[in-house]
Amino acid sequence: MKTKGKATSFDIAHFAGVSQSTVSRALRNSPLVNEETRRKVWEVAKKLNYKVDKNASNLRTQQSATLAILLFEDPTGDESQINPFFLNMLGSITRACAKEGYDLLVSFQSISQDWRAEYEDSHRADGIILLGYGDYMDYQERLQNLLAQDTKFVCWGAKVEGRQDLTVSCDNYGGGQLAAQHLIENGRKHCVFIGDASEHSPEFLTRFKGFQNTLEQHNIPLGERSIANAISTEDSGYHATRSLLANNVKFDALFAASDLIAIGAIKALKEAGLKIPEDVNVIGFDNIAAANYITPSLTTIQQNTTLAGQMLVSNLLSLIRGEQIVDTLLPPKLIVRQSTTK
Amino acid sequence: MKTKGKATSFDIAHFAGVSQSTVSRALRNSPLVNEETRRKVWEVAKKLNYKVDKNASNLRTQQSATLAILLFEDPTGDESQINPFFLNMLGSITRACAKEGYDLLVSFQSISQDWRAEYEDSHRADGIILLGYGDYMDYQERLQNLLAQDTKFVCWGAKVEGRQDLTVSCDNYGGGQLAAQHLIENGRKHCVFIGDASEHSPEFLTRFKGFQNTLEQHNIPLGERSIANAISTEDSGYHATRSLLANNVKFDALFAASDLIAIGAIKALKEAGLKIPEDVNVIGFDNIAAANYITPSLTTIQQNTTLAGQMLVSNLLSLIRGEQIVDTLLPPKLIVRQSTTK
DNA sequence: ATGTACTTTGACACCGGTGTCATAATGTCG
DNA sequence: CGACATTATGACACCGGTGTCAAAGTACAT
Repeated sequence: MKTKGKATSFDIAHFAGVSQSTVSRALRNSPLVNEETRRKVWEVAKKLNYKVDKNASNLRTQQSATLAILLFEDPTGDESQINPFFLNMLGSITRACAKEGYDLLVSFQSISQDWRAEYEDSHRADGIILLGYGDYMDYQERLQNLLAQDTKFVCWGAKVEGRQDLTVSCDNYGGGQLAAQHLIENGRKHCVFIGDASEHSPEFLTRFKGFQNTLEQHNIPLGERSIANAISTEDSGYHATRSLLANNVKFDALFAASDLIAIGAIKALKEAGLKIPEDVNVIGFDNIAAANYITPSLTTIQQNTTLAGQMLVSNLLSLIRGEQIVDTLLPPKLIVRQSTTK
Repeated sequence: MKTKGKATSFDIAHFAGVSQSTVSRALRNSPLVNEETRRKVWEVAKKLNYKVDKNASNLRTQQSATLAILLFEDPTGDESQINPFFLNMLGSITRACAKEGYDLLVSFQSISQDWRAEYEDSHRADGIILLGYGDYMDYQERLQNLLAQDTKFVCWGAKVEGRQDLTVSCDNYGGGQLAAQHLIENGRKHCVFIGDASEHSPEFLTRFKGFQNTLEQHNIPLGERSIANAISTEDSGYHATRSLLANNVKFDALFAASDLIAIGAIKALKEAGLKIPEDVNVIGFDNIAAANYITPSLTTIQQNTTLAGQMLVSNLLSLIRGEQIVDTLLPPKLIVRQSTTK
């Protein structure tokens, strides 16, 4: 045996004086093996520092006790950093997987490359979690492909009408409502929205609709000029806000589709000499760490990433077990900070 | 064939009218197969949506094109969040792996559980990246175990004297020097250090030594009472700073072993009515996102996580290929912000 | 025509486990 | 004591690829 590679179940069989079959059974604590034999086998296995070869095991059993996560590159093209919100999600999914006894295979996906279910198809994972904003490129088509292949997967993000995939997401509509209600309670009359209110960003769009509809119910319509386009970066939020100001749009409240956008907006507002929250109330979305550190600290709609990670994992596991599951909507929560109060 | 499970190479062989061996060769673009045959095979494979079964492939070739990362739980026991610095590292390692064509298997390790190289032993990964502060528990012993088994792995973090493992780390000593020099240039005379300056946190200790030695060279000794113990959380930094203040230690400069600690310290200083940077200069370490958002923004020693991730991955791959490699020290960089300037 | 080299292919063992089936050993009951 | 159930074990096929080897087919030189 020596240092000649890793020990196999045959090595153990040899030393324990039993057959390889028995070793396999003993190590998996099958009730079919005699107590004394089991002890003996375990003892030898421990001595030889034996570990089951997962490749062989998975090959035979056709399952892997592994989940894969496909993390889509933000459309920003920014090489350096992953969006902090998704990084948090990655962290919580990692934890949730560990808790369930599953391993996690992480793949970072460039938009360009062909990601068609490499993992599940190649038997490396029992299911896939898709994580990424939006609906760019041939995302739709690709999802259809996964469905057609009966691949087990769940998506994070907004439910898109007509799509058959299972999703877990924050109640974005409700989050938009919360934001609107809070601003209304603060007596604000002229609101603006910053973010992408188009079907290219279903989540942002849903937040926007909840926001807009609630305002309208209180007779505070949101004019066309009160919507500025932005993707989820600080930079984009900054520039969008500047263009609003440059266009002389008057407002006393700003709802950003994400915290990063809000942070950029705050920077622009400050530069323009506007006081927050006195002149302008600002609300973000996500509750990333920075929201708490920025000055003024940012009122925001929290998405519970810990819970989200758990739900993604547990829903996917249910799906793999063949159980009937439905889309999950997580409750958003208003976190009030200085940007909307004194 | 139908929907009866995934297609195998035999299915393709059948439809392409060649042997399974030839299919295998053709799909891997072996020069041994005829051009026309190759085209035919690829065509059929595409039609059947065939993907190589990685388990079978790995089993046979005894390699996996996968790296594993063991992420050690912070000793805080805080269930909710992963230390943002490590989360960034996770992100950059994910990217680096993708760039090299490797997959990444992520494992979150509780301190308690037995993590002995589960991955590499079980043939799921070709090598392991160990990520986590410190030197707690039987970490040492476990590393020895990995070495004894000829497991390929690299560690993030300080080189510990006498340990034979390969490391990639920031030049923590140099970072400490940078911090000291900056404070000296600012004319500060009474410095304190917050963090764990013991061998339990080799990285913190090294930062401390670089800091301390540099101060001493400029005749600014650091008394015993000027060192407060803290682990890398905001809370811990807050309380450590409060106890310094409570003990009436006088200082005009504070060097924290990490940004989280620094953020906690700033909170404590502000509460005590001290002005930053006028009364106290504050420097952190890491340059996490929050450092830029806090008020005053935090001067800090940046660790280049992008580069760190790349180096960890490329060093590990070199090691796997059997190349001779050495420990890597990454240059730290002083990022000057408001906490040390007006 | 014969020998040699080269190209292309198929048969087959193999990687290291798991699950099925047959068999041996032991126990139980009428 | 024979029939039958129960327990414990080994032999063996199998998962889906990869690598080796032999052999068939073709080209070219002698």
